[in-house]
Parts: sequence; C-alpha cells; structure tokens
Amino acid sequence: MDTRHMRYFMALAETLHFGRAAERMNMSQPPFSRQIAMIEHTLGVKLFERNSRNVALTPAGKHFMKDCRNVLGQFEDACRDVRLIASGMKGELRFGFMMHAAHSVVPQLVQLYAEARPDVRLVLDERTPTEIDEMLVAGTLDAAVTFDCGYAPHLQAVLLARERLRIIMRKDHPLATAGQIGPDELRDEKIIAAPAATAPALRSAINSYFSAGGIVPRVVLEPRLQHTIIQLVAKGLGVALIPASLCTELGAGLTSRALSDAPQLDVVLRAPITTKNPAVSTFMEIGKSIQRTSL
Amino acid sequence: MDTRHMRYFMALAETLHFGRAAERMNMSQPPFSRQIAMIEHTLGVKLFERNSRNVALTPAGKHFMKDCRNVLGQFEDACRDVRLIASGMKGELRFGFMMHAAHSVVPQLVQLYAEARPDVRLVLDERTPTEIDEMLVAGTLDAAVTFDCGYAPHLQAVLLARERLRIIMRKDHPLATAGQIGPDELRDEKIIAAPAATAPALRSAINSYFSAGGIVPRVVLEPRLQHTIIQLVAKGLGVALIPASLCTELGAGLTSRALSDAPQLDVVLRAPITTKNPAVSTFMEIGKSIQRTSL
DNA sequence: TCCATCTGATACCCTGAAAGCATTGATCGT
DNA sequence: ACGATCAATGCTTTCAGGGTATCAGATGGA
Repeated sequence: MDTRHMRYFMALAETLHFGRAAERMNMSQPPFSRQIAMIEHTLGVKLFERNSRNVALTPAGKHFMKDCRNVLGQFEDACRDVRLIASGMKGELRFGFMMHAAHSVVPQLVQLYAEARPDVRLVLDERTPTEIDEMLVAGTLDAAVTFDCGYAPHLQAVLLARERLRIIMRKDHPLATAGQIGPDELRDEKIIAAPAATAPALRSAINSYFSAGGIVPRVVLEPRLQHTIIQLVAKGLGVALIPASLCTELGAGLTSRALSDAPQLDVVLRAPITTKNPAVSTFMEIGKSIQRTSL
Repeated sequence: MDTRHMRYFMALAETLHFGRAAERMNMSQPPFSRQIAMIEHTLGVKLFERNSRNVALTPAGKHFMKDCRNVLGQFEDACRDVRLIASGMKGELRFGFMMHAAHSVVPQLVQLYAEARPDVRLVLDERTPTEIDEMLVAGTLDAAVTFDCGYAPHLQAVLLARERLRIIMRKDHPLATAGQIGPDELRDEKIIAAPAATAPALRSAINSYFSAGGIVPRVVLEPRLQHTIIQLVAKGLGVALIPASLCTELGAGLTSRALSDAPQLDVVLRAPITTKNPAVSTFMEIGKSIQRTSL
C-alpha cells in the first residue's frame, strides 16, 4: 500500500466508475481495475461491491474513504510545508534581544517581519548582551539585536540604529537642574551601571566617556538588569547612563538629561553567517530596511 | 513522493547513516542514497547536510521528520482500521428496538455486545415495530429487536424471548381483586391498545385472544406509544394488555394480573440477510447466546 | 606525510511492478 | 434476442528502482 494506491481508491470511491476513475488517474481502465483488486487483496478487505453494472462502497470502504482523505491531505501538507520551511516562508525563528533595544528597533523589526512572514513563529528571548553573544555562537538563537562589540567572526551584522547615552536621575537631584553635564560634573556622583561581564560594549562606552575626561567613575552598584538600574536610580542610590530610547518612559520621579559629547553606541542585528535557518535571511533584509529609515 | 519515500527519509533521519538506514530498509546503500537524492530533488528541498563523514538534518528536514511521523502513523492506522472494520471489530452498528423490549433483552444484548466489541459504536434507536420493519428493509437499521411477525423475506431472525401478556389496571379497578381473568371478564372493559398499523403482531395477538373467546374487544383508545398506553390506564381510561417484562416497573397507582391462557409473543432479533455491515454477525451471535439463557 | 578505513556518490545492469492494448464475459434496456 | 456498457482477464512492454562494483572525499593512526 502506498499513497498512490490511496489516490486510486479515492478516485473510484468518488466516481464509482472504473472507466472514469482511471481517466482521472491518467491511465486506462484495465490496469486501474487490477490496482483496485490489488489494494483489496493486500488489505484483505473488500472495499467495493461491484458487478459489471454497478459499483458501490462497502461500509469498510466508506470509512476507509474518510481516513484516506485525511492521510492524503496531511501528506500533501507535509510536502507543501517542507518547501515553505526551506524557503523561509514557514518555520521558527529564535530571536534574542537586549532590554536596551526593547523600546526602539525591536518592536518595529518584529512587527515588520511578522507581517512579511506570518507563518514563521517568532520566539522572542530577552537576554543580556553577553548571553546573546554566547547563544548566537551556540546556535541557540537564530538572530539577535545587541550592541555592536566590534570584531565577531562567523557573525554577520546589520547596523540598525546609533544611540546616544543620556543620564537619568531623580527629579530632586541637583544635576536635574544643572547646566551642561559632562564627565567633570559627574566626578563625585554615584554611578550605577551594568557590569562589563553583562554588557561589555555599554560599560566600555561609559568607562571611555569618563576616562576621556580624566575621571575615574564612582560605580557604586552593578546590577545585571537594565530594569534594576532604573529602579535603583529612582530610589536615589545614584545616577545612570542609559540609551536615549529608554528615557522616554521613565517613572514619575525620574528625569533624563543630555550629556555633552554623549557617547554613542551602535545597535546591530546579528546572525551566524553559516545559519541553516532559511527564515533568517529576510529577517536580516528587514533589518537593513529599518537601518535606512533610522539613520 | 510516496509513503515509501517517507519511510526512507525517516530511516535516514533517525540513524543519520546511509548504510545503516539502508540496512533497516532491507536494501543496499547505493540505491538508498539515490532515493534520498530523488526525494530532495522532487521536493526541491535539501533535507540533509552531508559529506562523506557526517549526516545531519537541515531545519526543514527536522520539521519534515515530525510531519512524516504523523503521516506514516495515520497511514498505518487507516490500513489497520479498515481491516478491523471489515472484520466487525470496529465501526458502527445502528440498532433499533421497540419499547416493549427495552426492559428485558435489550439492555443485556447491548451490554454483552459493548463488552465483546468495544470499538463498535452502537447507535440505539427506539422505534415502533412497524417503523423498525421499514427501516430494516430500507437499510437504515443494521439490526433490531421487535416482535416476530411471521414471514419476512430477506430478514434473518433470532428468537430472544417469549413473552406472555398481562393485563394492567388501576389498583382501585374491580379487576384488580377479581379471580381468574380471561376474555369473558374483559367483555365490557374499555381496552387501550396500540393500533395494528403501529404494532401489528401485538395487536393481532390481543385480537386473537378475544376472538378465541368469541368476544369483540371494546378498544376505546389507540395510542401509538407504549408509554402513553400505561399513562392512560393510570388515568382510569381503561385497561391494557402489555408484555410481562413491562409490568415490573409500573407507577404507584397501577397493578398487573396474569391472564388465563395468556397470549404469547416472540421477541426476535432481526437483521437483513444481505447485510453488508460485518459488525452484525457477532451481534446476532450474542442474540443467540441470550436466547439460550432466556428460554 | 602517507596509508588504511570509513562513508556517501556514481556507473552500469537487471528484475518486476505496473502500464497499455485487445478481448472476454456479464448485465441491462430496447 | 441483441446491442450497448462496463468490469475483468490475457498478453506485451516499459521504466522505476533494486543489486554489484567502484570511485572519491575525509579522518585518524603509524
């Protein structure tokens, strides 16, 4: 038994006429009759009651017809789907992103891609930049949005946006109403920043900003999550330098200010060059289209 | 593409080794390799990444594996089920029965059959004897329990039980405490009985009982449903002759009495001789086993 | 570095499943 | 009774798919 035999059976079950069923199968009647006989023989089941005048389904044949319709449908679907998956029209894309990009490019990227490839299941995974790098290398992620940290072999990258850092503080903090803010003004401030092990690019940008002014920053707290940093600032435990896009939705007691010669960070979309997931390529393409509008 | 090809694919997907997969398919490696290449070619999809040292599934291949497992499973099921249906182990049996047998043989028959053939769906259909006869001929029922009405071509029959008729009446009715009850005692009673058009065997048994005593019964009401007859007797509108098995669960105000020379009716299990439903034969066999215990 | 070995791909041949054509046999309507 | 219709059967042919032998690329040990 084979799907071909099921198709023969279905043709006869639907037409109840050997000649016409054979025609539908693009063959002549005699071999078709033989195939039907063969099917019945191998199954050991009489599927049709027939004489030289009439053809009718047996009860077993009626049930088999339903089952065959099912099986053939699923069979076709499987063949169709594997093509769609291979072409990137269907499947799954594991997409990582850092919190620092969650409010800017990520929503846009996700929305555009979901519109372009509605049958690809986007698995979103918020991670720290370091975790993202590891998972991209390990193949646990297909693509990710993170800060550009320079050299990365076997990873392709698309520049999505360039973000300036701003400083955030409580509204009752002296700096909230001060003039220009640069490294010098921050000399004695308690700084809250993610550790280098978690967000190397961000931390090194902050460090460079201070060391360019000859200052050693007083980093008093190093929480791993961006969320936590903002909460600690809100409790008055210090100030923090965070990407501008995260400053739009601060809590009530917080405010942000621009920095003089503010450090810039590149937000990139990354994926392994040797990715086997065909869904990635259009994801990267959509990244490029975002780049054109955001830069 | 065919299920055979899917099986080849699955063998390779599970072993990730051409030689061993070919062996599992009981063939040599070269034609197996060709078949895999053919599958990939006809689908237009690369399912395996391979060199002379390693074989691995592509993402599309991984998805296809799941789909194939599904399809192959359903395929096997369909072939297995059609055999079960043809052997009467699975399927559907449309079973009609008259109310007059609902309290005696029908529950037993249904229970025994459900135990013997748990995968056959028993469709129960309570009908009047006349409806049952029509539906058996029309093929709307596969089998039915009804009164034996003598000659019935192209119907096979198994005698299930022989039921005596008893008379039912209100407890405050004079007959409830009278001596022997025969046609003579019923001469002036108002009789309630199903019309001949609905239950010919029953009605003719009642008529014969009276005419044997030279009596013409005073049939005052002719409801079609057995249920209604009992209700009308309860309201004091007359008395009725009903099968003994229905007398065990009369309402509070009713009682039943034996009749002298009570008429007997044969309860039979019937099915078309030329039935195409393979589930019927064991149903009839179980009927025969009930017959042995009940007679 | 070279060779033995493992593994998948290719070349070529051969068998049999399945298709085609011609015909038979059974059934129904005129 | 006869012709028309339709499924079944007999016989031939073809090609999909299997077998054997061999090649070619990769790996690991000497």
